[in-house]
Amino acid sequence: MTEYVLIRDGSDLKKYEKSIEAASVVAVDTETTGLDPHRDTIRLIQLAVPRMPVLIVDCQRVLPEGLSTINRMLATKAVKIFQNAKFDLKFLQQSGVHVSLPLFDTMLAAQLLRQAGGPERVGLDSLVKHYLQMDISKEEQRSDWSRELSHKQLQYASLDAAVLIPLREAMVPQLINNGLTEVARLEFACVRALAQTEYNGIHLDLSCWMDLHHRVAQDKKKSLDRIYSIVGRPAEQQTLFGDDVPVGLNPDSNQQVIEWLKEQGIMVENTSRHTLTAYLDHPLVSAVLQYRQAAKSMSSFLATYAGMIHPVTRRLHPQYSQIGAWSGRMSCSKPNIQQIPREYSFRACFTAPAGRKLIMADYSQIELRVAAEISEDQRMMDAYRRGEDLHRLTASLITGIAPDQISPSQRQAAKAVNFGLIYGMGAKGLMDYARDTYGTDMTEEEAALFRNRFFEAYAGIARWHQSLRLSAPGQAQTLSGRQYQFAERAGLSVHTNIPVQGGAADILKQALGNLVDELISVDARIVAVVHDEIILEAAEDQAETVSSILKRVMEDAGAHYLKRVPVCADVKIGSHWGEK
DNA sequence: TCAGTTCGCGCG
DNA sequence: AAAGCGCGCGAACTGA
Repeated sequence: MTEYVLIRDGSDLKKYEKSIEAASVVAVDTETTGLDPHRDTIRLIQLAVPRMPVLIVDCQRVLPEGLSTINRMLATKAVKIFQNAKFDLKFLQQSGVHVSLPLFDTMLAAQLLRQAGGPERVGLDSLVKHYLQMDISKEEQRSDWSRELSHKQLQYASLDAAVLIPLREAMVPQLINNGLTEVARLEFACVRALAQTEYNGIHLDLSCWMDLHHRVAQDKKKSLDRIYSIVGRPAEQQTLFGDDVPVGLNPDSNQQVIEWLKEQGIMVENTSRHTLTAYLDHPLVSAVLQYRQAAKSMSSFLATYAGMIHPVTRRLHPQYSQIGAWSGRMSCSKPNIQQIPREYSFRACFTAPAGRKLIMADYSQIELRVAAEISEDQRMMDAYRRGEDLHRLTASLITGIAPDQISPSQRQAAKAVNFGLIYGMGAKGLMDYARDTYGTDMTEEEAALFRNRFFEAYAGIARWHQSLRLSAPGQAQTLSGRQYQFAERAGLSVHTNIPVQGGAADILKQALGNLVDELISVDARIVAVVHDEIILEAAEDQAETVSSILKRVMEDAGAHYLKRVPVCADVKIGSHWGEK
């Protein structure tokens, strides 16, 4: 059984300060009364170092008196080990505890190893079972940490911290063997930024949001009326609440929509926007598409966000999953702030509170720059080095028109060509993609022609695709060594997407990791991260300073990974997200 | 009745 | 053989 010492006051804690500070690794775990750092409180902090009993700090008794001691203990050069550091860091932040780098997160390490063929499950129990052949699963699923502490609880608490030390020792050789030490460093350095971002949340102007809600609700009603005027009025049924709801006819049912279209002489197998766009002239089709857009806006965004505003902070607190995607990108949920419509009316509702400003920065064409770097395509690298507009250049190369004669719509088409063909799209795919994403129409012949000219112009990209097909089947990696294994017969797009999308993610994470320490001396905090974009909220009078810090940190992170191509971040200061 | 799956669509 | 990729989420649908 793990030995522990229960620390009950600040002077008690001080006795152990030297031995913690002398250690080269410190495992940290916390026990909290719940999962919400703005409503629940931290009860215990467990600190484990090799060959010593685990220190269990009773926060109710030791804080705030012992805060400075704990902060000194966690500001050392020792590796601080956590399982799911993001969670603990949010509670530590709430208590005023700061943790310095370096940091090791066993869960993130397990997620990296999983992509390289390691075990699926990344919970502490599973990891300990797999890497240490020990069973530490507890009888009761979750202890109640708001009541009196029992000996048994304290034993579990100390074990959860103590086990992290041998667990890390078992995982490190795995990371080394798989070439994952660099990407692990990257992920570990970035987790503090995510903890802060979740803790900070983002401000949503509710009255602005509800106004929009009202307008879209009317749009939805109008398009629904147009649908009913064509397919017939539904019978109405009184609910318990006295309002009438239509029964029988439901435009949310694709099966019904297919039937209605059949009656109008339109035969389709599905009702996706892609399919229906071909019949836009028909009033039913346009009504259905309009209804869809309004209904999507309502159900996914407008109707649900008000309920997610935190009662204490009055802000939204989206959750980030640091290794959310195969490629190493992050994902986001509850709500997913990464999928807010680009429309001004939506984004303008995300505001800075009075006296503060939003600092919004995004990378310029980061995926294309990563593609240029790793393919070493000479023409692309040259274009970026000279600061040329790559979309314009591509438009010129595939049409033969001089760059300064390229029209906006030609440039738009070239954008689709650039993004699509980098990932190995075929002619048909390119045609559909250009129409769906950029509203650019081209025939399949034109698409095939563009495709051929693209690969003639960018021979480096063609060679890169060729080499991906031949070397390392079933395997891909990014600039940081992040890797992913897949079926050997997987398509070219998997090979290209992982390094390009993942490389861009590496760069963003590098920036986030460096940002935390850069922002310590200013009044600024991270409020959102959207793939290639970082949004900060800063005191109004520091906005300029903060924006130059953000730009520098992002561009330096780019330069860290891209040696042959410059990286550029565009920064804007505004009072809301719509101003970007 | 309810968990799991599919479709469709918002973002980068 | 051909294929852009990566997510989360709501509503409908499916199956037991």
